Amino acid sequence: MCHRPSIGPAGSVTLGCRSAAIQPSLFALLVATCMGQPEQSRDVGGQMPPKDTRDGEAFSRWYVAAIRRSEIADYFEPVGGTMVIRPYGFGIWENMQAGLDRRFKATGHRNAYFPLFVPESFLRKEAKHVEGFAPEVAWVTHAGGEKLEERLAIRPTSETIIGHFYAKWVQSWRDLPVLINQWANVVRWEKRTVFFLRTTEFLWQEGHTAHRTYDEAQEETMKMLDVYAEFAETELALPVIKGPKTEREKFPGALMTYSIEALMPDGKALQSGTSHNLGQNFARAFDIDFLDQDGERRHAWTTSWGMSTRIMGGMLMAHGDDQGLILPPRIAPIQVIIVPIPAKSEEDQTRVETAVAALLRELDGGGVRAEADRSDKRPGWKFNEWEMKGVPLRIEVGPRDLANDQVTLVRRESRAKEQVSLDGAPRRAADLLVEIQAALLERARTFREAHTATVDDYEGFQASMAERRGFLRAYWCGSAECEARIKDATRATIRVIPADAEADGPGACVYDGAPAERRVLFAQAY
RNA sequence: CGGGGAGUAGCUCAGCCAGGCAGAGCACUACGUUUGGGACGUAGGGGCCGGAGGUUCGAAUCCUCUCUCCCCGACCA
Repeated sequence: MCHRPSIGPAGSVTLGCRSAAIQPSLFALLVATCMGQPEQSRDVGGQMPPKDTRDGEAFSRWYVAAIRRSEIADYFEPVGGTMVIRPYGFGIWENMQAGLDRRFKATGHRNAYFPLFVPESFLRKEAKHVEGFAPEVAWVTHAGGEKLEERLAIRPTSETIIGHFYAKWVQSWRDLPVLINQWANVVRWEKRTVFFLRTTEFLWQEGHTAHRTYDEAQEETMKMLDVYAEFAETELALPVIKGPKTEREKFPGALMTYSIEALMPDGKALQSGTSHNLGQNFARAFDIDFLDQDGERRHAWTTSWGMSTRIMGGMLMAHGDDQGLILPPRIAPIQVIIVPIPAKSEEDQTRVETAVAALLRELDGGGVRAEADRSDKRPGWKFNEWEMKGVPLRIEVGPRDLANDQVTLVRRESRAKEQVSLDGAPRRAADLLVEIQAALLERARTFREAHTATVDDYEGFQASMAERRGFLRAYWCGSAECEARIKDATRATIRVIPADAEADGPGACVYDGAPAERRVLFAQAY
């Protein structure tokens, strides 16, 4: 439970190249001014628009401003729907990568890297797969000054190219399982994009495994789903609900898709990680077969699972407030920001500087990522700035504090202040980071519970979805038609079929009253 | 891709209706005074008015096309 950071291996990332084709659509602008404070219409540089989660447009303004002003990311307007992740934002991603990578290694996986370009013939080998991705694939049609004989897809995902290699690598049951993960970028040409949540190019990891039996593949699928859920809650303080997807919502080419779903402050659900049991679909398409112990040649069972920069956006949305971002300590690039308060006398000034240096040294020694802001801005400006950037804990070191051998600690998420002895500050800071992490998770959980309702009648369903949105637990008979009609009428889709729904026992479908085995989780989705 | 809105300094915007020197606040640079919740003074720097055509003696302003962003849909591992 130690929150000690371990800066792990940052995944390798290559740049995508764009070719051709379809018109994109796009992205955003405007940072905000001061709204909601008519009295002080004075535009203080860098003030955030309030986080109004009821109005989609206002919420979007907050989100875009929070990301741009905090220097997490910026648009790359020449290519619609693409973005640059700036150092502060990439620092978050690196910490996320480290947390995930550690978990992948602990479950026996190794990293590798596969090519960016996928020949069209590869995509075509699995019918549902190509059908599912066709509209969003970007193609390279020319290279080296010539038209290519076969156009190349910029990978939207790597099942096919990896299947090609697994077919070569797997000969015997002794070669199984194959447990490989890749950190990469992928491109999916989206019609409508949102910072992190849906961008044309994004960063992710995709795990691809091959197994001897269905059971083994299924076990792997569920294991990684659990890893995702645990990661989201432990590292990102983002509570999630996990479960299988319906036929309609599953990955093209998969036997079964499972996902973790988080609830955003505006009441919409965010699919934050997926794990697929691909059955033998890709093994058949790519001839991944092996000679089993009994001398029979059999197709392998494969899985794939991915988590992307999307969940980073979800994490940013979930925790921020009117002041800006609030980063969970475990993934915050800067966990503690020290703000020195200038003193009038040279003697006191030296004392301040000495104390700041000592604090930095001790925090660093204790594994806490700390920085001091020694710029010549005024302290008040720094307080606001670092709060906006979401640094979980601030330590103020000024002459008044030091006169009592104390410093002031301020929590970002509650803004609670406390005086602590100079000697005890590093230890207290470390403890507070753990508390803040827990408080953020608790707060997000409370929000989710408050926005999860159980409904049995369709009128209630519609009213609830129109007014509060959020998660709705309701019975569903299993028919794709009911699923589609509910979506048409309320925009809500079935996010997952949660495991805990078993407890409610059978009931009647919320739409047509037909017998239903269990409840499912509905929500409008990003 | 359909409907609606918007692109003018790094940011937020005014100017456009009614064509005539490109503006404000914040941010930025220098110096000074300041510094415990976004300081102040003085002096400065910064623009192909998203892009391309057109109309006009003259276009940020009028017309056409196009690109990008935001919202609502459609679509979407």
